Amino acid sequence: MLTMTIPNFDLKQIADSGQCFRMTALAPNRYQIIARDRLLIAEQDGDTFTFDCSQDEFDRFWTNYFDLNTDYSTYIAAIPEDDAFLQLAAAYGNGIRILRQDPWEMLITFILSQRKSIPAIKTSVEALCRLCGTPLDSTGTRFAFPTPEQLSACTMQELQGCSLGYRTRYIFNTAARVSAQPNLLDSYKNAPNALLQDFLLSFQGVGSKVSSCVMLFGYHRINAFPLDVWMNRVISIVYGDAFPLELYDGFAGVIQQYMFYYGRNAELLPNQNNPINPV
DNA sequence: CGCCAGGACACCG
DNA sequence: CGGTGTCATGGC
Repeated sequence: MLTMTIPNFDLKQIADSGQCFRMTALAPNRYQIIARDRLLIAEQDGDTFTFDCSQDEFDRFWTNYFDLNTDYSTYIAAIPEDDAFLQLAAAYGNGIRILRQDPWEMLITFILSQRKSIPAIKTSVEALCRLCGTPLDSTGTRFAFPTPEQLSACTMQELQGCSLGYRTRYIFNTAARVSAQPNLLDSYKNAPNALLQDFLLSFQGVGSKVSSCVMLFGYHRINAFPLDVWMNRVISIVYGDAFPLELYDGFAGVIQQYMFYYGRNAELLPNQNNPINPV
């Protein structure tokens, strides 16, 4: 068991930010997190956290995974004072960090995410993990995300059983291609953004939005700026289809997360200051 | 029950 | 380039 204090870090905000789909609440302020072949239980009380792993395990893996060496307050401070919406959004989601997730998992996950709700995405991802992922414990309930080899060994019928719908062939073909070239995705780790984007767009079922998500969440290109229905809604209603993206060059993806999280979650609250949903 | 979802794609003009 | 119809299916 490990206890520490961390600024700009909130488990619920990250779990509900739509960037990861394998972070589940076991109780309020208590989360199960599965990343690669690791399982972590984390508890939060304000800015104090407890993790069920050793300091060494945390330092070697989770510090980087949670991007804890980055100061997110500087991103928030860069938001103009006269942008009332982003000021609210950043305050509301000031515990969001861009997780450093696995490119392969992000590629498959965001291909299957298209035209699905977040709860439905989670259901499909868990079904894939249960179908062919490596068990993480003896309970038979927790599985790692399938490797390219494991996923490529599945039939179209098995994949279809995970509610992939018309995306089944996209997943099937991507698994076949990546498993045939084990170093393919890693070989783009240091590639320029434009080259990486072109590469991702070469997969069937990957367009501008999915490629942006894979770049942001899988390759940690924090200048990527995914535009989905929620983002388009915010930009249309709040900014009149003219968002000043140039103000956030180099970290637009962080700003994107504040906009998405606030736009998607805060409008459910009775917040009279919410420009998206004025009461 | 009807509607929508962290879209991509083919096709059109 | 920009606009339109189509693609399956779970959640709510």
